[in-house]
Amino acid sequence: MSSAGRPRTFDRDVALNKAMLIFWEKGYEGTTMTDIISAIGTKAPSVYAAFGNKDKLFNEVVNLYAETLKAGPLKALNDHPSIYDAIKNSLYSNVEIFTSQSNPCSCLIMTAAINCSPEHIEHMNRLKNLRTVYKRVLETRFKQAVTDGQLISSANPQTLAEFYMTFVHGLALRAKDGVSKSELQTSTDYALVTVKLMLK
Amino acid sequence: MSSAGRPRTFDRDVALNKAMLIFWEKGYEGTTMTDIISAIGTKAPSVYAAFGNKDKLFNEVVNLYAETLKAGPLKALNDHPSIYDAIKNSLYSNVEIFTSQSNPCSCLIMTAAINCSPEHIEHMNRLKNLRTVYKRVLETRFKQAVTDGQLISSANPQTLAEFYMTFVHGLALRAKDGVSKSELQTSTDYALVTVKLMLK
DNA sequence: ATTATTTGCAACTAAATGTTTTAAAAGGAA
DNA sequence: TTCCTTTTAAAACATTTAGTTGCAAATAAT
Repeated sequence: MSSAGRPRTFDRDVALNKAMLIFWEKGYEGTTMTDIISAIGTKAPSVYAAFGNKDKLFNEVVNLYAETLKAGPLKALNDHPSIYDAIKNSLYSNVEIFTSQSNPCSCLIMTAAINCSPEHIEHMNRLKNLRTVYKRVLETRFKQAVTDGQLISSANPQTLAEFYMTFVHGLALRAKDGVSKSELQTSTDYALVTVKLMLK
Repeated sequence: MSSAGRPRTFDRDVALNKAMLIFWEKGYEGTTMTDIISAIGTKAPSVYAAFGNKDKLFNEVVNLYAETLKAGPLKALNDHPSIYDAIKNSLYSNVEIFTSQSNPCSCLIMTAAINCSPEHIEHMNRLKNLRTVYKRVLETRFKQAVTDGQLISSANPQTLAEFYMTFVHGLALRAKDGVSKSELQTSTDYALVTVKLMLK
């Protein structure tokens, strides 16, 4: 699109990543453009020229974050033929992300827009939709396991998906409270009992 | 303290309750004093005279909310001699509160100050402390059950407490997403499997 | 070198928010 | 009644926020 003209002094992808980390930690409304601008190390008009406005920037950030989940917990779900391994690895992958040293201890999609004023409800809805997508993926995976004959026929994919959704949401909040990786893993092992009991 | 002078036109306790419901739904920073003032139906100086400022009002609200938990989930923990009944009733009590028609669908202590700007970190810390208190109560109850000989001796009160903390946090977020009472109860039944397996 | 284009910066705008001021109104006590 | 205290209402204040403007500086293509 732009070849001529003065080149910008910051890298757009690097800047987007910095913005993501701030939104991840402080949420949509907890983050100010001043936070982001000073993290990028430039001035307001440059950021607005590169990303439009706060809303659009957040949307880009959410897309970027979603890739993290796709490459981790969601991929894990379908990478293991055994339903138990799939769920276990997916949950452990969430724990890895939520407690990684290289990013804030929580889940952006679950915690970045919990208490939004009415004027930003669009973001709450967007994140809620992504959570629903996650639940659908879980549900589909459980259905598959029933079809595969890995789970007892009375196993209910919908309620199992909802149970693990609840658990993962809990992991996100506990991680935000500073609970350690090993503690979250232990809790995860307890949660895995539920699916284990439904294995054939 | 005050007997002479013009009497105020609103009831302080009723006003505090209205403020609680708003903070409960929108969180500390998501709530504006304008929200609260118009809900009470008076003008700013009256509210400031009655409650001091936003911080002090929120602190009072948190105290009031904490009574809700003490009378429900925390009381349930110690009202049942059987550990299974105690945990089950406590979790169900949480579900009742989180999905009640007469208040917002969530837990104020878990969701009202998740993404606070640095200047309001005191509230994050206060709520975090209350969450820690909740965990201690759970832990103590599990210890008691081990002492009572209700749980196998290898049962670990700390990690069990942390597991159910995680699950309750998840319930709060799922309730906020609009998940129904019966769905949360079904998830709760799954979560109860963990303690059930540790019964003697 | 010139030109078209885009960036970067300082300062500014406009709206919202928590809080206070000012003065009028309302009741209890003397 | 007369005083004294307190509440109320309207308006103003200080600060913070997202976003903009105008201009100078920097670069690629001509």
